[in-house]
Order: sequence, then structure tokens, then C-alpha cells
Amino acid sequence: MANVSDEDAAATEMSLSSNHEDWIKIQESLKKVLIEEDDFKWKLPNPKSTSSTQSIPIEEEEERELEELKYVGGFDVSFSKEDPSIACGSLVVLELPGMKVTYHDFSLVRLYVHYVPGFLAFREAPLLLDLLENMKKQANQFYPQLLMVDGNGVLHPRGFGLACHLGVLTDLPAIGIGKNLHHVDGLTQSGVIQLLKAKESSGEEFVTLMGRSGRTWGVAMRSTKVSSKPIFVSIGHRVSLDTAINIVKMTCKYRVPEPIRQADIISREHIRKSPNLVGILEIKSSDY
DNA sequence: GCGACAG
DNA sequence: ATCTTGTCGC
Repeated sequence: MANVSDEDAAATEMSLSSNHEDWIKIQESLKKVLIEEDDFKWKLPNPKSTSSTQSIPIEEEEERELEELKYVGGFDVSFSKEDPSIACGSLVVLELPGMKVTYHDFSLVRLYVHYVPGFLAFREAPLLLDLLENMKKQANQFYPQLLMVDGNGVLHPRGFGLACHLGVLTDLPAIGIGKNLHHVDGLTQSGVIQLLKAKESSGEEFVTLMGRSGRTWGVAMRSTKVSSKPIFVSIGHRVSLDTAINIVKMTCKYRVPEPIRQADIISREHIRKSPNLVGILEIKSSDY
């Protein structure tokens, strides 16, 4: 007969794996309604013709009726160094083409879900859903037309990263931005960086992320002339990769696109102000 | 078995 | 994610 510690270990193992399998089922289920093409009613402002990719010609009359993409949302989460379970999620909205911040909000909470590679959405998605819900309730005029997310889209072990998750749940077009490569389909960060360097002389600023299987997962791109390290762009929801690249280019003042960078700055700032939530989220120590 | 593994 | 100052270079 197995001893107690073996049974405990087995029980723990069982609950953990079933948890992940539930998560996988959710990802696979949501993935069924994922849209990997342009599916929006606006057009892009100031189309920069620097892209090597083609834009589909549109009938002139139809083009006149289209409103431009104006409000772009950015989402990011920061954590307390003293208590890693304390998180600040922030949502900002920038107005194109000037990229002025027209809206920002944040949510300071304690997270009980740990980070597991491949399941980032189950940890961070609730924060954004809450922040967007606030905007909706107040019928805020700056409700974003598109989301830029600090995390991958289809560049993910099961082709359904945080940006896809958020795009599908909010039904908003979304773009995933990774600052590091999540190794998938034989792709490695060092290998990709080598390719970028090789193309540097030819003026190419991005390389297609094609895995061993032949699938295109996104692109690695040098978003600034002076950035040595690329960012990894992938489809979130309702945007083609070409469109995602164009939007990233038009919002990159620095390495990280402005909507995400601003969200990062704001969440960091609030974490810094309240690294310890005693008296805010916690029962005060005097209540112990 | 070992290493890799978005934030 | 976070730990961390100065410093090498355009």
C-alpha cells in the first residue's frame, strides 16, 4: 500500500494537472471563434508606406465612409517586489495619430493564480476585463477600438496567448506584443536575433517567425533604429499580421509601442505607491 | 531524463 | 515580472 506522502503527492499532482487540462479546454474552446484576418470597420490613419507588405486596395467611395482608427488601448500588469502576489493592472487609451493619452485607469489587487508559461491569461485577463467593464458601464467615449497587449497572441504553444484570449472575450481587435520569445515550434530567441542581425545590412527591420512546421507565428521586429533587441508581434484577434505590423510601427516611439509603454509606466507608478496593500485589500494586522 | 518556458 | 548604477556610445 502506498504511504501517505505518496498519496498526497499523487493528489496534488492530480489536481494540478486537471487544472491545466481545464485551462487547455478553455483555450481550445475560445480558439474556435478566433479571427485571424482583418475584421473591423475603421481604416488606418496616416498609412506609412514603409511596410514591405501590401495593403488591399479599397473602393474609393467605401473608403470615404470609413472612420479612422482613433482610440487604441494598451494593457499591462506590474507586480510588487515585496509581495509578488500584489499586482497592478492598467489600461490606457491613446488617441491616434497624436498618441495623446485620453484615458487611464488601474486596478490594484492580490492575485491567487500563479504564473504558468502558456497560461498567462488565467492570471492577467481578469484585470483587463474588469477595467474595460468600468469603461463600458460609464459609456466612456474613449472605449478602445483595438487592444495592444503586453503578451503574445497566436505566438503560443497552442496558438492562443493572452492577446487572443482578451480579444475573443472582449470581441475587440487585438495585437500581441512579446518582449521575449516564447519558444514554440523550434523557434529560439538567439536564432531569431541572429537572423535579424544578418538582415540588418539589407535594411530589413523584421523577420518572419516561421517554425519547423512551416507555420507563421508572427514577426520579430526591430521597432526602433537603435533597438538591439526586437519585439515579437503576433495576431491577437480580428487583425491580420500585416495590419498588426503597421499599427505597431505607427505607435512605436520607443521599442515598446506607446499604448503598452504608457500602461507599463502607470501600473509601475501605482505599485510603487502601494507596494504593500495592508489597509487597502488586506485585513489590518490589528484585526488578527 | 534534461532543458526551455510570454509575464 | 523583479533584483539594480554606472557607464559605453551615438
